[in-house]
Order: sequence, then structure tokens, then C-alpha cells
Amino acid sequence: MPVQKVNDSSDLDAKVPSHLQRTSITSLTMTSEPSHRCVKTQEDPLQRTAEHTSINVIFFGTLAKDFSQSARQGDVVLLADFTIKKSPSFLRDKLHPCQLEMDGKDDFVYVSVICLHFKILSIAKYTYVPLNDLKPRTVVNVYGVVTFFKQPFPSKGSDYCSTLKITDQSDVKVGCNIFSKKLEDHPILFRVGDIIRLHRFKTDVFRDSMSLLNTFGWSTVTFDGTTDSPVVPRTSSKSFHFGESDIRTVQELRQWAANQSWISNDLKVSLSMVKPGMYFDLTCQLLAKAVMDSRCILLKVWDGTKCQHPLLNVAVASDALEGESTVVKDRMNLTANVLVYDNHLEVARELKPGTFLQFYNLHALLQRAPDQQPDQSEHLSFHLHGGTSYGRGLRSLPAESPALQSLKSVLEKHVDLVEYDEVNDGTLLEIWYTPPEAVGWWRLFWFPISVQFFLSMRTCEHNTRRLTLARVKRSTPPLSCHVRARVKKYKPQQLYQCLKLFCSNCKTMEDVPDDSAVAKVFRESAKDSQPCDEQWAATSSASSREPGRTISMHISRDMVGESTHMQLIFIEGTTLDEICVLSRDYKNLVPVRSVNSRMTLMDLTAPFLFSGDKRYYGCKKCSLNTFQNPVFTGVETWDEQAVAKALGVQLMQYRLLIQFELEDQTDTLEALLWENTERFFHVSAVDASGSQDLQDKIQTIMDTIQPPDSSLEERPWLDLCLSVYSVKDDDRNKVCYQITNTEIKEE
DNA sequence: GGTTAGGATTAG
Repeated sequence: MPVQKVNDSSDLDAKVPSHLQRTSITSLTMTSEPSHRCVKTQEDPLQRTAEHTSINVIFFGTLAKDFSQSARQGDVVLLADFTIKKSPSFLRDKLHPCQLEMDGKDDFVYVSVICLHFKILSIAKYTYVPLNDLKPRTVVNVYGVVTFFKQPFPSKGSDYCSTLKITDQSDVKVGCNIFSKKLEDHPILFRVGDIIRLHRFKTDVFRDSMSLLNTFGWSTVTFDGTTDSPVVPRTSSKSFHFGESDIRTVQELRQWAANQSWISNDLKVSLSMVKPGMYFDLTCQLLAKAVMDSRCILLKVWDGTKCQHPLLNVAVASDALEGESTVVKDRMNLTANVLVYDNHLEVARELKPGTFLQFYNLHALLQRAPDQQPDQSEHLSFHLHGGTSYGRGLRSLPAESPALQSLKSVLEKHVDLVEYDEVNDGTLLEIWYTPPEAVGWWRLFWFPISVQFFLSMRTCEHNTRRLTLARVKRSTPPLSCHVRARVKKYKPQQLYQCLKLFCSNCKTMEDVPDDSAVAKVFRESAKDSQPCDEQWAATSSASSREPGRTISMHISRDMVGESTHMQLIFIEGTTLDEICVLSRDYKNLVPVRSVNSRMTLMDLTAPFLFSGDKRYYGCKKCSLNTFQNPVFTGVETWDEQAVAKALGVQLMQYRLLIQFELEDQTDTLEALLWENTERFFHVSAVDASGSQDLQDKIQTIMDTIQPPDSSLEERPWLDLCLSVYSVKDDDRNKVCYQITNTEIKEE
């Protein structure tokens, strides 16, 4: 059995077949019955004092390949049906006297992606030199607590450079520079107090102090410095050595650093604590971003705390803003506008709204908007100036980062704000502001207001939350939700093509055949045929203008004498134009042709029924051939359904189908208007099929929703109910979106 | 198997 992954280590327990007994590594001996046992490598190594808690496991064949692709260091694994052998390396590695071998025939392995810091294999031993024992011009491995660092920045040479300073229990501080072309190889550092392990660094003396520089074969691994938090190695490297002694070293450094004044005095600053003029580090979440010019990007962020000073709002055109609207948070003085300059653009450009961020050395500045009077109070703006002095910079934080736990719990309390950010009251709906070019490249101002009204109205009773399109895309179907979006594009652009024929039986959907195709069917049916002669029908014929073509009308004898006898007429030998003219005077005309004098329906490419200005089509796949012995009794009023039933035709329904490309500040999304189309336009599809006025009405509405040649700002916002669902497409689940429960308001 | 930087504020 191949290696399988589960999402949670607790799921491993459910995977254990009932005939297997859980056993611990320590209790494994050469005489253990392996076929009835399984091992879950779950114990926290820090809690263990007993000997032989680690065991080598050797994988063979495809299992080895599968395992190496599925498992990462630190994963919890469950092994079963292994072979127990004597460990040849026991004397050397001091691990378990046995080793487990898995050859892949009947064995199975489950791997949990949750990292519980368990060592899978121990490969090599490293020695680490205390920082006060470093000798010049040697290559060493060291551990240290980071007391200062800069995010990697481009050097004047060919590489990025990380500059940091570390210390350890010896209290000696050592500077360290790391050069690498690849950003991902640089140490992942979030804050002062993080712990770093350096392998193969060269020592040298610089300005009377020891310094470290990466040299061939170098690597770095970093850890969060919080005491009692899990020891999770941070590295981009796929293979690295990490064992119990590393965990111990990290724990010891954490403990030591926690009592040092330089770290315990490091107060975390939230927006509520910011004073004008301060330089500080800010942990926050990105709400929206906008490129201001080639040297400046605006990041709108929040940390859930309210600033004591009024915050400056930087206005940008809504189409230049990526991310959700911040109107409500702006009003509550929760949104910090951060202007990010110069060298930091490289990082800022890649950030996506929703990301958690860490700013380093952010500058809070009181500023007056250009149009503000001198007597009005100034507002607080935030600048991440160019350069890297004082470690100035920014980086995204992974969502699971321990540094984010308190931020997340504060943001949770604002969950209503996040969801209802775009106001529900229909008055203040969006800020949009395009600065006139003449004034300059951008302007600052405070609470601009403009109003746009929704054109569509949701009719559903759901009390679901309004989501951004980006959130909808991240959601798992099935789901109903509300969105506010503009129509970027729609298909078909030729709106008559949105009228479709749909078979409710086989779910086939077809375009309505165009007149030239239908006319051809009529011409070919009328060619060289003699009027049909059916016992059940009364027939009258007339010559057409064309020689050799006879037009015949047939009425069921069953109906003669009944009030319905003129309601259903079979007609033969006409052109399409002629039957269209005739259908003005007769309620139901069924075009037929003669095959060996027997009455037969035309090819179902043509309508099987003309009824006033409407034409009805039958499904080619589902229609039964019961026309040989039609029954016409017992029907009071003939409509398309009764006719279809009598003829054994599967009636196709008219439907309207439009595909919208919706857009909001966060994303675009393709949504169908399908089951809800008639309600949306207040137009029935079958009526639209025969009415130019109704088709014009649809066109007018579409021109309002998406005015031809309009810019994005000119398009109205639509308040929509969306249904998110999945369909099987080539055996793969595809997520689809449909507009439901929504109508266009009629003024 | 070179060089880069070697902390120490923008000035919008």
C-alpha cells in the first residue's frame, strides 16, 4: 500500500486497522510480532527520558520514493507491517537496537502533515561553537539569538545581503552577513529574539570584533524565540539535519534570552499606542493596496486597534485599489495608510490583500492633507522610508506564526466589520476618486464621500454575509452568498444567442436554429412529395405557386365535431415563410411531410409546432416516434405541451443563458445567469423568443449594467446573490457560480 | 570560489 497523507495526526488513529495493536518504539524487541503491531511516532521527544525512543526506519523500493515525496522532517508517521531487524548502527548512533524495514509489499505508512517535531532519521552530528570561543579564519557552526537584523536587500555586488547580529549565553555579540542570489536561501527572520542556527560560516575579525560570513555548503535554520512555543524549524531547504539536541539548544537559548533586558523590554506597539514621530515595528493585516507611482505603493492595513490620533486617508481611484473597500474601518479610525517607498517596493508589489504583515521601523508622521485648512487638526500617516537603516523593511508573516496569535484574536472581534465592510444601507457605497492630472500625481484627503446606487436587488431571504469575490473563490461549495460586483464582460455579446433550447429530460442545451437552417428543412420536405394520406385525418389540398408543390392541411377526424377541431392543424408542403404567415390565423400548426404517403414529423431541426409568433422545438434525442397512431381525444385546450404529448415529442424549453464576468476590488469571477434569468430581467424566455420588444428590453438592461464602451467606474455596482456549487466535468469537480435570487430594479 | 557589507533613520 502506498504512502498516504492525512490532514491531522489524530486522523492517524482512525487509519489503524482493528486487528493491529498500537505499540511504542521503546517496547519493540527482536521478538515482537510485527504483523499485529503498528507504531505511531507521536511522542514529544522533550518529554521522553527512557532510552531507545528513536528508531531507524529503512524504506525500500517504491515505498522509499513515495515516502520521500510525501513526508517532511517533523511529520508524524504511522507504520505497520514492518520487519524488525537488528540495527547495524546501534553502537554508533545509540538509537534503538532494532530497526524497522519496510519493503512495500504489504506495509503501509500514513503521514500526518502536522509537525510534532519528531526526528525521523538522524544522519550526522554537528558541533556548535559558543560565540565567545570563535577563532578568526575558521569555519564553524553556531547557534544564537538574533538581536538585530535586516531583511535581505540587494548588495552592490551580485547578491542579496542579510545583515544580522546574534548573541548567546556568553553575551558576546557577533555580526553576521549572509550573501546569496536566492532570496529563499536567506534566513527567515520575523523579529528580534528569533533564534538562528548557522552551518559552515567563516569567522573573521572586523573592527576588533568577530564576524561571520557564509561560506561553501552553508545553511541557516531559524526558530521563533517564544519560550514554550513549539520548536518549528523555518527553512526553505528540503533536507536539513534537525534532531533532539537542536530542540534542546533552542529551548535553552529561549530561556536565557527571556531574562535579558534587551528582549524583555521590547514592547510590542499596536496602532492604539502610536504617537506622532515614532519609529516602530507594526504587526498588521493588509486590507488593500494601490500603486501610487514608480517609487511609492500605498498599503492600507489594520491591526484591529483604534488609533488615538485621527488617521490620514489616502484616496485612490477604485480601479487602482486592489483589495477590499476600507470605508467602514476608515470611519472608525482603524485603517492605517502606509506609504512604502523605493527599495521596499519589490516586497510590497508581491503582497496580496489579506496577508499578515510585519513592518520594521515604520515612521508615524503628522501630516495635513493638501486641501486642509491650517487650523484643522493634522492626521497621522505612516511612511516606510527608503533604505534599510535600523532594519527598515517589511515582510509577510505566515498565518500560523506565533507572533500573530494576539493580532488574530483582536481581528476576530471585528468579524462583523470584515464581512459587512461594504455598507449595507445603500447610501454610502463606495469611495472613488480620481485626482485631476493637473493637480499632481496623487493627493491626500480626509473622508471623501460619493454615492452610487445599486441597480439590482436581491430577493432572497438569506441572512448570509456579503463576501468579496476573492473570498467567494476561496470558499468551498455548496454555498449561497451575497456579493457586490460590476460586470466586466458578458457572453454572448450578440444577445439573441442567449436564447437557448433546453431539454429537461436529457439536459441537452442547444442554440435556437437560425431561419436559414429551418427554411432548408422546409424546402427539402416539400420537394417532390405527394400529399400524405392518413385514415385518421381529413385533408384538403391546394396548389402552390411553384409547379409540383402542393400545400395540404390535415385535421384529425377525432376532432371533427368537437370544439377543438380548428385548434390543431397539420400542414404539409409549405415554405417557412408561408407557415409563418399562416400561423397568424391558426392557433397550432404542425408542419409535416409525407414519406411513402404516411404523415411524418419533419426533422426536429425545424420546430414541430408554430403557435402564433412562437415556435416550439422537440428534443432529437428524447422524442419518441409515436406519430404513427396519434391520439387526439380528451384534450380541451391544445397548447404546446398537449401537442407535444400527442405527437410523442419531448418539448424543449426556452431558456436564457448569459455568462457574466464579475469584478470587484479583489478579484474577477465568471458567473452564469441561468435558472434565475427570467426573474432577473422580468422577461419570460418563451415570450422573448417571439417578441422583438422583449429582446430589446433585455438588451437595454444589459446596456445599463455594462454600458457599451464604458470605463469601469461608469458601470453600476450590482448587489447579487450567488450560488456556489460543483459539477462533475470529465470526472473532475469543477466549481461553478450562478446568479440567483436577484432582480433588476425597474425604475 | 570574486564581490557584496560590516546596523546607526526619510526628509516623499
